[in-house]
Amino acid sequence: MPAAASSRGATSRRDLLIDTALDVIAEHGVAGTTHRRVAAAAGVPLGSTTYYFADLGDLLGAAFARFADQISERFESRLLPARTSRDAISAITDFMLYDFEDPRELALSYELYALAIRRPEIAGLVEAWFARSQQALAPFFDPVTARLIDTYVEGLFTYRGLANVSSDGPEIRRALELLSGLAGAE
Amino acid sequence: MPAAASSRGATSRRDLLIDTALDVIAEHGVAGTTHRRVAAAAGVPLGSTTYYFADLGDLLGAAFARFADQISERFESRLLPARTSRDAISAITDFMLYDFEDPRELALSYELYALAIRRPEIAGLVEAWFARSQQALAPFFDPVTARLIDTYVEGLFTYRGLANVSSDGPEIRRALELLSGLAGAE
Amino acid sequence: MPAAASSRGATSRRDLLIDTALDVIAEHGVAGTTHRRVAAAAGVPLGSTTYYFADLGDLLGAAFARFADQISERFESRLLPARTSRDAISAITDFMLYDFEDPRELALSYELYALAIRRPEIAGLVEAWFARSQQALAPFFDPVTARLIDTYVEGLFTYRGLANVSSDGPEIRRALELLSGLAGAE
Amino acid sequence: MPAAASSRGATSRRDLLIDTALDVIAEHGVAGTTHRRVAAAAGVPLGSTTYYFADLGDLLGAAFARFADQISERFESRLLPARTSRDAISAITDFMLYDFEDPRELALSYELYALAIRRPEIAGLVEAWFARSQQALAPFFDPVTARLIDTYVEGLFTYRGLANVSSDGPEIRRALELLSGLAGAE
DNA sequence: TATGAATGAGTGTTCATTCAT
DNA sequence: GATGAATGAACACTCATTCAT
Repeated sequence: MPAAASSRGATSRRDLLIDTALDVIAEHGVAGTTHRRVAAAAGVPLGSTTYYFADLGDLLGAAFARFADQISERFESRLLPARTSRDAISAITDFMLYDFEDPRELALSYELYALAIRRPEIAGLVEAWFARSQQALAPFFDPVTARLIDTYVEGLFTYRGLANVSSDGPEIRRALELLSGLAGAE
Repeated sequence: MPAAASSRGATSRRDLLIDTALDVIAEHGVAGTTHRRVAAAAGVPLGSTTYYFADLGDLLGAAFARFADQISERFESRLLPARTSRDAISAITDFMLYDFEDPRELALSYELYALAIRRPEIAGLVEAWFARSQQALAPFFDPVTARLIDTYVEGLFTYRGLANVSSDGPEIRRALELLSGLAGAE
Repeated sequence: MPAAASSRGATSRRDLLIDTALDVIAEHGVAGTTHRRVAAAAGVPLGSTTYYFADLGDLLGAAFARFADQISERFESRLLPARTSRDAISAITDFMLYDFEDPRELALSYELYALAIRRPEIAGLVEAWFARSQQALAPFFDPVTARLIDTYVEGLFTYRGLANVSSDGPEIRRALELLSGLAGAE
Repeated sequence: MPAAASSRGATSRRDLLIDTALDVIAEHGVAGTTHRRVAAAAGVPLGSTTYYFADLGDLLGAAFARFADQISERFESRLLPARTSRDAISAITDFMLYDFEDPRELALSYELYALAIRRPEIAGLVEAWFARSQQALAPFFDPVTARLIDTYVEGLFTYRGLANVSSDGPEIRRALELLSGLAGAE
């Protein structure tokens, strides 16, 4: 029986619920994410949501875990072909320009951060995400520089989404070069 | 006029409600902020909350406006005595180390950001806050550098709160020097 | 505006809810007593039930407290005019025959007893009820005899309700005389 | 046949479920007795509970039937060796002191009584239990005295469990002697 | 001006029961 | 025979908001 898969290709009903939960969180916020809304958006009975997830927190956790995973994978994919620090800077710039500019994902990130403050298990998710970023940068930069870069990237993300100010490719690249000490070598 | 002022010195009942709302948001999140909780925490009748604020969104808006204002003022105060770019960098470093390290304010910031995504009037608040930061940096840095610095500051704030990684004074100062092109002059 | 008072003359809405709760408990048991059923039976909005009582346990507690009070008062009224031990025995016999034979009250008693086992505050209610009975018997019997009598009365109540066996006036009177040592004096 | 017998020696899974149901009723009340709880406590799949019993009422009925049977058997065992009325009084006293003092069984009794009021098939169970007690007393006492005694025993049970008052052996024996007319013969 | 009373909508969650396997 | 999956109905409870006073 072919599953009534979601637009992002969920295969099982549990998967479908997770993907749908992310949609609902992006649209209504964590505060507006209810069993009923997720069930309705997924087109499944209300009972399903509590059948597959012990409680709403569980569903949120599963959803944000998937979200963090998706972003991390994208970041790692960008960096994979890089050989030099300069390659890495290009990869990060492209990541910011093309891989993480969806308003939906901005919304999800801030919901995730806000939730992390009050929920230790969610905080763990974020920590792991950040650690994974550090690891992806490790082949190209020393730890302190990697952290500097990731910090800037994080701030850029916030800035872009909330300050109504956009940085273009050259500006991002220049900032990364400055932080990594590669600015003067051009 | 009964001076039942709050710990942070609210003078009117309206003020008291705003301050208390920030406490409640920090502790329970926007999602957990209800008329009842704010009224109880402030020690005022439930009816007060709807008497002074048209609805809950109004109260949240007023609370976050005050929050953004407080942070901005603190940032500006730090920069006020600065005369040179180096002074400014020291001031920003101190701001990060001493003026913005309360977990309560981390919580409030992310609640604010998350809310801004779905509420235009709240988004305006955040935009204004960021613009005000830019303005405070204007006497010391060109616009692009000011943005770079503020972006890093923003990212640092996130990183510190959520990545379980702390940067010390020298690291922050070094990052700011790199971004402002003052690194080599030491 | 005259209150839509219940058949038993509740004056306030809170009173009405308590009386109605007793009706619902008698008909559906504690297990079948829900906010919805009580609200519907009382003809008040669902929200009222949680407005007047913090939770369902509160409502049950208030209802059973009133019930215990009503029975106690009836018992005391019967004993009030008694002057001698023989008078008291007649009064108790009449109480059993005429004042405590409503199946509704049988139901309420067993629901109360069952609940008392798991809810300390309800257990306190039952204890107080029993103590009040002892006190009412004190002018006529020594403490041990009073307890003997009350024990028999309690058992009689159970027996009558559940064993499908009824004791008539003479049998009840005879039992009480035996227990109080007045049997041979006739 | 896997002998995953319970602590009380259930042999079949059906038996195990009945015994476990009694545990669950004693702990959570009839109201808190659910398929899930019984299945979990018995360590069997949820589906088992509906496989062996048509519905929850069926399970409750089977459980209470077993309970009533167990108590009756204990009562009869105590009376079996008795030859005289005095022997019987000693036996009943011992029954009350040693065979029916478990709070678990107090809980079960009142749950049973409360349920009997609304469920005729459960009421039949209680009636049969009481009739069996009468029959056990028949060799020693005339019917009216037997009922007097059983009534007192029933009341004593309630009193002990709920009035926070305990009667010792001599007091129980004395009450039984008074009711059976053997008091003066000492 | 200020507030207690009130309520309808909605929440997370539980659960008896059905049914395909 | 036995059971995991599934679901619709119901539950206790919360709350933003209205309104009479």
